[in-house]
Amino acid sequence: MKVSTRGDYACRALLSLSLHAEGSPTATRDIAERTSLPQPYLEQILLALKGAGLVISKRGVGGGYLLARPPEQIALSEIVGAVDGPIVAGDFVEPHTDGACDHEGRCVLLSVWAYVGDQMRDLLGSLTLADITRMAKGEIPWLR
Amino acid sequence: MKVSTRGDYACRALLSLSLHAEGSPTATRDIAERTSLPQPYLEQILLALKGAGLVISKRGVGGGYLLARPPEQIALSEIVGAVDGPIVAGDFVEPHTDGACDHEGRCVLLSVWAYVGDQMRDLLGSLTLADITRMAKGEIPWLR
DNA sequence: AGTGAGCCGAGCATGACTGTCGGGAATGCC
DNA sequence: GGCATTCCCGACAGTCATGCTCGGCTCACT
Repeated sequence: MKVSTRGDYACRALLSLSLHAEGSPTATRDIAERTSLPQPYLEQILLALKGAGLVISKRGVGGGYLLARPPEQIALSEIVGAVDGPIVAGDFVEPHTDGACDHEGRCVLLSVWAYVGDQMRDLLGSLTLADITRMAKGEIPWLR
Repeated sequence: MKVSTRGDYACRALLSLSLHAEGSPTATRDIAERTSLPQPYLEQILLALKGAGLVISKRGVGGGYLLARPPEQIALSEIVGAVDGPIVAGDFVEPHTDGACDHEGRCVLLSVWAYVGDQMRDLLGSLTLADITRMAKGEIPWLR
């Protein structure tokens, strides 16, 4: 019932990109130094984020990563979904709504977990990279 | 980012108790049969639920488990909290609000995960065993 | 006493998570 | 063309949580 460190790291990395956005790419090494995350691990994460279309990469000297979209259009749900797989609560099995549940209470609980997963997705979907960037800058107060 | 099977099993077990509440205790074996959960595993779970004060047990012949409170007063958050540990999103480290974050963006994200955890707890806290019992009986529609 | 039940600790297999490592391939600079 | 830089990618290893079993003890009632 928690986001993995990968999800956390991914958000930190993208936040770093957002904070130091200057048009030119940022190398993994620089991101790793700024966030003090293990560089090889971060590489994997950025690769996954690239696969999800959240960042674009540039190879060779002076290469690195750039946000693929403005921070306002990147939700936290996308970030953690990209590196941690889909956001769900409970193993996702389609509850058979045809009436007959084989085991007592099975389907009811499945529907509950599905609902909870939806709420989680909505919540994380309502928070954008731009939001947490402004929080990091101190422009708006932190949550709670 | 999901409820473990323990949490799911615990809810199924308590739901079973709630569905067949007749004043007399229900043995683990009966619960296991009705829910088709592995009995020895279920034993552990019920033990944890007892430790959390959600059920009471009776030993000896004709013994078993009973809900410690009416279903209206048992929230899902308590159940999964009892068997899965506290409901949090992300490793819970107190963000030091004294201004200086050692690593870029660390504390902002920590506060976000703390907030998300709170929302999860609220959501699961608003669903009671009585609610899902009524769902299982078909008296009220399932969520989504 | 004896039987049926909860109680409890140990253990175990599998898989996920969190990284590391080494090398290959693209890009740009001299 | 050579070379440094950087992304790309696959393999692998250590640690830990999860899911579950087993055996024996203790308690309660008949």
